[in-house]
Amino acid sequence: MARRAGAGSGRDRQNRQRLALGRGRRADRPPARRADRGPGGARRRLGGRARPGGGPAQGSHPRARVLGRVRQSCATRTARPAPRPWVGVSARGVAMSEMDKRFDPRSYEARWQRFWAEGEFFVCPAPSERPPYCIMIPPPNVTGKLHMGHALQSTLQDLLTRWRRMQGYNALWLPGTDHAGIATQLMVERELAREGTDRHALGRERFLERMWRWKGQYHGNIRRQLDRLGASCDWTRERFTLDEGLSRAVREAFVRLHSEGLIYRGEYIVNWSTGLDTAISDLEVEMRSVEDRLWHVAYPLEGGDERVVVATTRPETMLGDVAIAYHPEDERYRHLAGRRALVPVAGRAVPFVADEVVEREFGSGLVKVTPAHDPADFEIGRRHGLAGLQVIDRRGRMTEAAGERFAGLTVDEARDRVVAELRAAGLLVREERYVHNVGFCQRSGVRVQPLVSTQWFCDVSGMAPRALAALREGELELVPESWGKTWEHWLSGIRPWCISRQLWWGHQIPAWYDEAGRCFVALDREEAARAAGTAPDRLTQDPDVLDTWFSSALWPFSTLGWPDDTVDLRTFYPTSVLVTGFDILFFWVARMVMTGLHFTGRSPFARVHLTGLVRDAEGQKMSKTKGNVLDPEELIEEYGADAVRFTLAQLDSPGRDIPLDAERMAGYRAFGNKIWNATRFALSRVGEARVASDLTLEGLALPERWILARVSEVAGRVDRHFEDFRFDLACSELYHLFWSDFCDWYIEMAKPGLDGESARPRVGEVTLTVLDRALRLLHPVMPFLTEELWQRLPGHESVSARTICLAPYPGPEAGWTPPESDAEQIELLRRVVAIVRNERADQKAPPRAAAELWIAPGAGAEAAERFLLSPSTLPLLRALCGVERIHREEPPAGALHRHPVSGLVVAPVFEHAEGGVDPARLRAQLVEVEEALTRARARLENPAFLSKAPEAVVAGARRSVEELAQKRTRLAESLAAAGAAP
RNA sequence: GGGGGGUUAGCUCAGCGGUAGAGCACCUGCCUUACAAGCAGGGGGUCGAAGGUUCGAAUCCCUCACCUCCCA
Repeated sequence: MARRAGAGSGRDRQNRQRLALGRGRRADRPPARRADRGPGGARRRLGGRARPGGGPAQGSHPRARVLGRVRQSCATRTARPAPRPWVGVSARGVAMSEMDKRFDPRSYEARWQRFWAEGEFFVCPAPSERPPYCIMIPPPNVTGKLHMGHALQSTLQDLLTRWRRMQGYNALWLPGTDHAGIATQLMVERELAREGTDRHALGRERFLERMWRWKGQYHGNIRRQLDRLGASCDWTRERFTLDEGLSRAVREAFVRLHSEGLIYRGEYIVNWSTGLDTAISDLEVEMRSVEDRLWHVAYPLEGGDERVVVATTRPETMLGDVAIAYHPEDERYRHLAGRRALVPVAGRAVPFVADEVVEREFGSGLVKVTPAHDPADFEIGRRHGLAGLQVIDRRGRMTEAAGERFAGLTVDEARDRVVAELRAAGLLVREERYVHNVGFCQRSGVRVQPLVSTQWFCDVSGMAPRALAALREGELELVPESWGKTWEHWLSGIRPWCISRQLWWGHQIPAWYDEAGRCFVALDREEAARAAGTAPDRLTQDPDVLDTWFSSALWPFSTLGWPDDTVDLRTFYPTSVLVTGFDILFFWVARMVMTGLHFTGRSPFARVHLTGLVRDAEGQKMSKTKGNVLDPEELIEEYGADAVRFTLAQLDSPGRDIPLDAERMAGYRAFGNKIWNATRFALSRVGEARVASDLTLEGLALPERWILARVSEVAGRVDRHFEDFRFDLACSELYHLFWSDFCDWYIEMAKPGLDGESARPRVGEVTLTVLDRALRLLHPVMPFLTEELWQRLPGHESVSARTICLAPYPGPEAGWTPPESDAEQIELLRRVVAIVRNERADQKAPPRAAAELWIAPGAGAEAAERFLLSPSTLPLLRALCGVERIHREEPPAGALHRHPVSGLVVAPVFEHAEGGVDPARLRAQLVEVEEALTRARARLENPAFLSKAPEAVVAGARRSVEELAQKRTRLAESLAAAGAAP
């Protein structure tokens, strides 16, 4: 199984690599390290723009100013000692004050965002020597507000961009917004309604002015929110779906598709939203299970007193019936061919037709045919040449054609009246409860009304196979992979896309009509006029606009200047990665891939990371009506952007939704606090040491070798996890590295070295170097905190001249591979420390009480003994668990509990120990050990295990039996010493 | 009706053939001059159910149950 899984992921990686080579981009390996990582090709001149205020910080951002003042007053209130030597002014003129004991993200986040913007670190040159990396933002609704889903996706996009940028890529994250036709128009219409008017009263032109004004008002929100999140977008390339360039792309695409016969206009049945007063696409219809009634209605036959029964959930559509259909092989009804039925209430005679779509098992096996108001009936009507009869209008009211009694009634009213009349006429055979699926307009929530109308359609059936092939052949990769099946399924059964909308806010369809009603599709009115052979002002443009998704579908290339062959397009297209929610896989991703392949011949992106849905702590979908919506900005305000980012990245695991609990953010804010304090400690203790750029393990002591090896190891793992979009695992690695390895173990071990208690070389240098690397590793996830701290590390300039954003991303360090004995020694040290700490608690010795450690030699344990008794080990044990002396002899009688460790016997004795070990506890442990021993022995007694299991596993089993046996002996001894029977 | 995902410690989730982990929560002791947003220690799980494959299954296969999403 391992082989299979391994082979799978290996193959994926190979595919990617092959692809990368084929295209000369998206290489898996970072490019050769820039020599100095100083200002490279990307670096823009920042000029010696002197900042008289001494800091990029508290610029014009109002919050920054306020916080600045608050902080200042705090500082003056608390009397501080004279600045330490390391306090100074960094290269960038950022005044570095001594670190505040209080960790407060608000004190620096806005400052760094500003610094980055002013430094233009995220502006990408094109062309560039460096390999391109590009992510297009899924453009949020321009007048909307970022929700948690945006925060999640933006975090991941930023994380990837920062990571690749640090690896030396020309990493572009292109920001922008979407005009979001319906959503935005609705908001303005609502505003108009409050003013007692509507768009029709205003007229198209003035209405659009209002729309643009509204857009202008809200546009800054998205920018501000992304800034606060730490987004490293290239704002010089920001795009809006309705701006001139993108509009041109839309017209171009439309005209081309039309000329290829893939866009056409026609009268078809569409999903009509009476709530929005426009047609909507199949995707915008949400199916819901609804309990309705099923009415069985008798239709008398013409000429005679026979009658047939037809079941329907929508009796009001009877008024538009034009036929009754039966299955051609249905023996029950074959004889009806050529006869006619009288539609009750309407009184019209309609023919019988035979059609294969009729389900014989449903109801009586007969269906009424209403081509104007049912998609299936529409098809039947076309097959049998039956003209539809429209009895419901665009507002959801009955038309004149429905008859005088019904005209003007709503659908519901008409239904009631039809049912009443049927009942009165004795034609209602039966009425029953009926649960079925009904389409609702996703946006307005009203029941979709199928209507026949003239709309524009895009035939994507020819593009779909290429999109399918792109995935199959690896040009496109979906992550998690499992979405591939959904992709296949949807694209295999794809239907024409209704692209016209009866709205005003959007790209008006580039089609003009002359006075004779002839249609001319062209890039502009002049061209249309030339084609029509008439004057431009005699043409009328189609009043409808295009589905918003039509322009979104072009986003990956229209934003780069398509249809022109621009430098940007050549540099950044196809893009590298798309990060978006699985919910718009069809709405957007599939359409981008189809249009991308169609117009550029390339998949618009190589990989798509599909995120789950952000839910609340209880796993409920966030919704305004439920009131469980969390606002990213408020969370940033409370916990800091880095904690929000870390939380979201940590929770993003493949194929899962994200239950977001604000408490969790508090936990990751604490993580920030931990890093803050660790850095504060390091800075106060490292003396004159500086970050080393060329550190090797040579001449270093065990703890230093160990932590550097850990950093190197984690760097390798994090890199792989980012590559695989496993942000959750990457975050865990980083969390563990900082908190457990660096803070809990290394810093404690470094203390004696820093204090000169132990003659260890270069401890300060290693501490700073580890911090430098670890902060760089963490930077893509927590950009603000890492910049704030990294800038304070003495010697950081040797790594990157201006900012951590452009410092190289650490990878595994070949020179940081320690001798194999290191791992054993560290393990031994940790076990002894654990024993001493456990005993301290068990024996109720005071936390600070000195401990003496007895180590009894054992056969074959010479190496372990040498290590534990070496002069460099005592300071470590003292720092980690308060051991003051080590004796190389059998433990004294006072040692309550003797522990087997690597062939030695170890026993700590404490000053002022109050209690012995609880015999009950020892007994419980003994039972546990004995059970484990029995299990382990049974395993070894199984000949099949011995012959078939790998050697290493068998050896491991043997070792564990030995250890358990020793443990049992010692426990028994301890019990005896405690005066208790086992 | 078809398909996807899920079911592991109180909660949220990793692990996906070698005998169970993390974070948070909980309990105990500590304000030990980096951090009480902290430190140290501890308790807690027959890995949804039943079969099968295997020396060995939380992990692979089959069946079932429940939860969720998508499509019809």
